[in-house]
Amino acid sequence: MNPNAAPVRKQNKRREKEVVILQAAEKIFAEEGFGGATMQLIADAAQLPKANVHYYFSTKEELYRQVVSNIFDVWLQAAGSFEESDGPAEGIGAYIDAKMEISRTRPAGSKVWASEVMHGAPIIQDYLETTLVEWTNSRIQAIEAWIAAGLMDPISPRHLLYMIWATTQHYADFGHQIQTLNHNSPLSEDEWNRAKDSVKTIILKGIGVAT
Amino acid sequence: MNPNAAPVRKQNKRREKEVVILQAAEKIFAEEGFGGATMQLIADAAQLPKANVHYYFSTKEELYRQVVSNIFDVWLQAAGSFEESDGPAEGIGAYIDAKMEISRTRPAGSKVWASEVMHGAPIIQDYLETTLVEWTNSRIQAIEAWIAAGLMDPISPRHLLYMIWATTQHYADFGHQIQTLNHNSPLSEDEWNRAKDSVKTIILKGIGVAT
DNA sequence: ATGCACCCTGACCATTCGGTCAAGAATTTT
DNA sequence: AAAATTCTTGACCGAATGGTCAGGGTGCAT
Repeated sequence: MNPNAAPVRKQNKRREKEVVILQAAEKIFAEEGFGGATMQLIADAAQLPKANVHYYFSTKEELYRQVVSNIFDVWLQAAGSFEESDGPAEGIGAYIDAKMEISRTRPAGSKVWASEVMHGAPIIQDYLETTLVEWTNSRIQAIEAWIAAGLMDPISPRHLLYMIWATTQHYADFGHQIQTLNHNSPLSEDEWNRAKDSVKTIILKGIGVAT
Repeated sequence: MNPNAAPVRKQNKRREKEVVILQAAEKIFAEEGFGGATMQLIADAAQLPKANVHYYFSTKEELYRQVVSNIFDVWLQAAGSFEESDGPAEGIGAYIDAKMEISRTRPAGSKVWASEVMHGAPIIQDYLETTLVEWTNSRIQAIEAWIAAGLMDPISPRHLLYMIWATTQHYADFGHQIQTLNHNSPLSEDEWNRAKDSVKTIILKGIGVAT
């Protein structure tokens, strides 16, 4: 009996190994691109034989699909604080903070996402057309409400969102360039805070929100 | 005699063919990434046999290097209007316009550049460390002078530049995502102007420049 | 203890890729 | 005109890649 429930220990072990492979794959896909990444490189990064990786993820595309899907979830959840906030100062400020934090902690994921979209989103086009469109329209409505309430300037909510996405993700996707321009050293804790403050200050003032 | 001067007709023909290959390569590298692009795809796009492409560019890396180098030049020249302007309203406004125009007319080039930097700039790292560092420091000085003259807020010039780069290039690099969010159709002339205006309005107001 | 389902991996395969080459065509120089 | 240089291209090659598979190992239920 109980034919459906697999042993708990085994299930955990399987999941743990999948996570190890997914993390290695995210790193390699970010560094090499989809075409440049090889299953051997991913297997080496995960410290497993290549055939073992293929046991958990049958094809390179299947593995890539799951990496991209994971990042998309993180991306969407970054705006949890958006709607439930009182006004633009708190809502947009927190959203910028959240997205900057993702750039700092998950730069590889951000690069994989950027690469996927840059190449025409061959894998996650359906998500863009459904989830992302809904998500965006919902945020645009929130911003329009703030504008109608006189809490901020009547700017284009859509282009404001693009600016926030672009600027925050730039710190991950172009992290190498930023590091080169920072005496070849990664941003320190203070420098990250300076970046966050700069982005928030300019954008919030730019849309007429007092801080 | 005249052993050094090659025939003009032949030289022109060679240059023309190189340009055809470079344009095809820029498109394919943008669509497929360096690893995903194949010499056969590039040759097909240029409507030439693969061996003929190898006659003009001995290796894939050499071809890629020239594509990236071309884009870097465009990138730098976009700021010609920066220093010779009277103040931030004109200088930064014109710079944003120029960069938005590049995103509109050379999206493939922008993507190749983004891809190169995202993967650690393996080919043009030396340019980043020399030309780009000098270029950036020079612009930072100009902005600091404007701040000292009280023409704009005392924001971080460095992060302002990052924001301009990120936002303007976003319209090329993430053009597919923007198109998906625009009812699956490319931005019209009016929509491009709306985008330009939005970016300039928010950034210029954000740094305390009256327009 | 024994059967069973899941896990592991070295060896292997077909395909594709970047790059070469030789032989001929076209164009310029003498 | 004929020699010399440059251009063109089909055929080919070694290396690398994604994916397969057989055979053995491991841990759980009965």
